[in-house]
This record gives sequence, structure tokens and C-alpha cells, in this order.
Amino acid sequence: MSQSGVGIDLDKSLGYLLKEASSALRAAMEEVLRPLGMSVTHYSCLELLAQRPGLSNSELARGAFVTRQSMNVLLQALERDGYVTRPAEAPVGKVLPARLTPRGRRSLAEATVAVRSVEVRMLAGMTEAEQSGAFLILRNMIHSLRDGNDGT
Amino acid sequence: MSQSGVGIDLDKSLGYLLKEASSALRAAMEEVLRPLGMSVTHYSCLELLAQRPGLSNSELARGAFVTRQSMNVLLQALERDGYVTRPAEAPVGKVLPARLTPRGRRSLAEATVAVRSVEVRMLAGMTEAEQSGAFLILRNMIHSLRDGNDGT
DNA sequence: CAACGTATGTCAGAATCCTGACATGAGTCA
DNA sequence: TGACTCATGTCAGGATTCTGACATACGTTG
Repeated sequence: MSQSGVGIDLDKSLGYLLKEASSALRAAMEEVLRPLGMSVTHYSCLELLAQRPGLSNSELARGAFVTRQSMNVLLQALERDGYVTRPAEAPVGKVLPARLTPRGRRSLAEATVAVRSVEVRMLAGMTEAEQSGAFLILRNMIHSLRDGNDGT
Repeated sequence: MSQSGVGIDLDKSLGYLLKEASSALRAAMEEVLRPLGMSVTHYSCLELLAQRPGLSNSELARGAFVTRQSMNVLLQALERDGYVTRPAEAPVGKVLPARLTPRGRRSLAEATVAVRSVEVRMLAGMTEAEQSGAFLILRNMIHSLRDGNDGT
């Protein structure tokens, strides 16, 4: 024992381990994405748009866990470089639905291969049961954390 | 199904879920730490120092998952405000071992209460077996991610 | 119809963090 | 002893993200 009950034992804290795992995953993704000139948020945005075309800036921000302001600067760059298109005028309200261009789709295809290899590596050594167990546990954590957020 | 095999199904991706959980945890910690005028990295630094007194700037950076440059600016601020002390001269080499001051220890005590409540909330609804299962699975993920990092 | 609350897109400024670089000191090896 | 490698602390610059704020548009509620 290297400590004496002063605080939270980091060696046994699930929270710390969660941060560590997330950090390792992000680092691994950055490593394989860097040769493609793409950041994690960049990739997340493209992946989200591929699966749910027409997502708005704010929705993309929530999906990528950044603020809508941050996502907006990214979207403007992606639009400028021809990876994404947004209508000049909102079809309804102020919401501008974004969509991938063919170029964006090609770019995403490359990135997906790289990211998939990371995910496969992360899952190596885990049985199917462990994977679905991890899935349930993580969903449980998220739910619990968001629950008490405003409840008390 | 909202997509057609274009990429990685985010709804089923453990990586995405990991990021989501980590994001929720960070948000919850920021929320309880904000009234104390403390950031997550700030708290992490104090907690690390409490458990392992004499840690160097670089070691603290690794433990808090930031660069040593970022940790250095934080340490300088903590030192300026009297939460941490570092010797003016390195006892050996260039490594400056940092230690909490009584004030730092008091500050940490407040923060620990807040953070512990978050951790307890996160673990709510999880059995002991699930918790230790999650522990092993996360450790497994981290190991797998770091393993293949330079192996190939 | 009008007022209210909510959500969105956007702008401006600041804070945070990172990349790159340098000099210094310890350890290793010939 | 001398050269090499590695890790550390630190400085400067740039990139990314966040906080705060504003106007606009929708839905609800009276």
C-alpha cells in the first residue's frame, strides 16, 4: 500500500481506469489517423454523417462530445475543403442538415479501415461474452452518471 | 438499421461507448469540482501527490494523461498559490519532487468528498462482481491497445 | 394571437492543451 | 574517460476547445 486512506485509491478506482482506457483508445486512434491528416473529432464527424445523413451542427457536436462551437469550426473547414455540404438556407427553422460529399465518403472509407484495426486490437483477447458484458456495464455507468445529474 | 455497412456502427461500438462513458464521467466530475474552483486535471494532480508524494512533473503528467508542459503550468500555479511545494534545486538530476502543503491537503480533502460521490453514483446499480469484471475488462483493453502500439 | 421557454447557428474572446525545440543531467557502453 | 542515449524541466508558438453572448426560429401555453 502506497497510501493511507487519504483519498481515492487510483489503483483501484474504476473512474481512473475508465479515463486511462479512454486515453489509450484516443492515443491509438490519433496514431493511425495522423498519417491520413485527420483528427479524432474530424473522423467522428464524418462517421456520424455517414450513419445519419442530415445531422445538424448541434447534433454532430453532441455525438462527438464537443461543443457546437467547436464542431462549427470543424464543419466550416470540412465544407471549405469539399468533404461536407450544407444548404445555404435552412429548409426548416435554423437547422442546416449536413451531408457527406463523394470526396468525404472516400476520405471516411480510408479512415474507417484504420480505426477498425484499432477497435479490433482493443477487443483482442476478449470473448463475445466479455464484450457484451462490457457493453452493458458501460451503458449502466453512463446511465447512472447522467441520472443523478439533476435529480438531487 | 439506420446505416448500411458504410463504417463502424456507433450504436454497437465499444470504443464509442467508452468515449461516451469517459465523457459523462468527466462532465460529472467537472460539475462537482466547479464549485470548488478546481478542474479535473487540477484534482488529479493533487490526488496523485497525496498517494505518491515526491512525484516529478513528468510523472504527474503521465498519471493525469496530459503532457508535461501542461502539467508544468498547472504545477507552477499550484506552487504560486501554496498548494504544492518543490525544492528550488533538484536533489538529484533535474527531477524536482513535488509535495502537497497542508493547504493542498485541505483542498484535496474537500475535492475528494465531491469526487467520491460521483464515483459512488457511477457504481450504483453494479454488483461487486460486475465491478471487478469491469475492472478486468478495462485493464484488458488498455493492455491490448498499448501492446500493438509498437509491436508491428 | 401573444408571450414564454427552448434550441439552433454564429461571432468574439479567453483559456487550455499540444507540438517543437533547447539545454541539462543520469545511465550505459566501449 | 568520452560518446551515446534517454529522460527531465522549461520556453515559445500555434492549434484546439471552451465560455459567454446574441439574434433567430420553433413549440407550447395562456
